[in-house]
Formats: sequence, C-alpha cells, structure tokens
Amino acid sequence: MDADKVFKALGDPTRRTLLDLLCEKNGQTLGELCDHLDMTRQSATQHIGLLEAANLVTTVRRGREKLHFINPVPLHEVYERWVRKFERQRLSLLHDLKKELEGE
Amino acid sequence: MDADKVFKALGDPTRRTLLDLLCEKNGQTLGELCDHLDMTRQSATQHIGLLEAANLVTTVRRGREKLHFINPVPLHEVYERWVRKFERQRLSLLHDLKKELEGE
DNA sequence: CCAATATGCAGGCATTTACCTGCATGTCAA
DNA sequence: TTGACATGCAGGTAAATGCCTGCATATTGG
Repeated sequence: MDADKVFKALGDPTRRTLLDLLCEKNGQTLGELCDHLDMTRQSATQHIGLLEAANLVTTVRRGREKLHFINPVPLHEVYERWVRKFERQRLSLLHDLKKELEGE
Repeated sequence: MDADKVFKALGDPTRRTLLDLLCEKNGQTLGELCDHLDMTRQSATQHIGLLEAANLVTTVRRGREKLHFINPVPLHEVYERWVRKFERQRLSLLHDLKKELEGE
C-alpha cells in the first residue's frame, strides 16, 4: 500500500464524496457520478484518477462506459497501520496529558 | 470533528512522522521533535499547527517549552465514519466487481 | 542582570493542486 | 453510416501548500 497516495486521496472532500456515492451504489459510470458533483466532468475525472492511483477505486470498461468500483482493502490497511496503533494506546496517551496538566 | 482538517493533516508524510514520534514518546518539546525532521524548526511548526487545528495534537506550555501530546479521538472518529462503513460492505463490494468482470 | 535557549511571527518563493476550456477519440443505435 | 453519447487528453490559471530566511519575544540559569 502507498500510504501517502491513500491519505492524499482521502484528503479532499470531493473524493470522499465519490467514495460515499460508490458506497451507496457500486459500479456507477463516470456520468452518473458527475451528476452528483458540482464541477465539470474533466475535473471529476482527475479526482477519480487519484482514487485509482491510490487503489481505492477500480474501473472496468463496458463499451463506451466506464464503471467504478470501490476497493475497501487500502482503507483497511490504513486502519491497521494508523488507527489501531494509536487506539491501542488511547487511554495511556490521554493519561500522559492529564498528568502534565495536573503539573507532573 | 472536522473530517477535512483531519484527513488533510494526515495527508502529509512529515505530519504522520510527527504522530509516530509522539506515539513513541508522548509530551515531547518542539525542539525534540525537530531533531528527527529534516527541515527547519519553522517548517515543523507549521506542520504541527495543522495537527493542532485538526485536534490530533494538543500542546501545553511549560515555561519556555511547548509540550506536544497526541489526541487519539479524531483518529477513532475517522475510523468510525470512514473505515467501518466500507469495511462492513467489504465482501459485497468485491462481489459486485467480480460479477462485473465475469460479464454480469 | 544577561547570555543562551526555546519558541513565535512575517514575508517570499517554488511546487502542487483543483479547476477550467477546447478538442479528440471511441461506441452505440437508428 | 452517421449523429448522439460517453469518455480521454492537452494545456492554462488561480489558489493552496511546503519550505525557506530574517527577526522578535519570552524564559531560564549563572
């Protein structure tokens, strides 16, 4: 997994909206997705390109259409690497801060 | 939670490194953190500013020092909102794609 | 007090990003 | 076949980002 690509891809509201749209209805065409976005098709294409580069979305061509599918695997890897790590120490981390605020 | 600030904050390798550094040793000063980064103190300060804005890091002043603490809560909220949602549908999402690749 | 230390603030610059317009290509259906 | 439809590709611009230098402020220890 390229963590940087995944995080950068997630760091834009339009691209997160695209993932939400695909979560509601997987396999949508480019045109369908654009109908829900307030920008030109070309701009949306660029966003999707980043999602593909991050491997968060996979596309399949069907005739003149391009179908889009979510790939949940990178998100899971982000969770394993970034969320669980801090989650595991959640209480102790807050404990450190509390102690400091109390003056040692 | 401001999802956009959190994702934008996570979308930079320097800032993820900072979180890792704080996970190894919570409550470090600005100077300590800078020792591990290949950039000026001023640049690091800007990165930390974004982490604070995203509420991923909390700071406490102690004399002339500034101590930094991780706040794991936003990360957990990211997980709840963005990872679990897709995780829950993981199998069915892949199923959709498989069906499409097989030609319906 | 005063020099060393730790951090804050302002501005400048190069790169990246996000958006656009204009045009090209490929596919379907009558 | 041909017009309508779905998408691809190539720039161009304004704003955001990341990094820097230079200087200001505040705290501590001798």
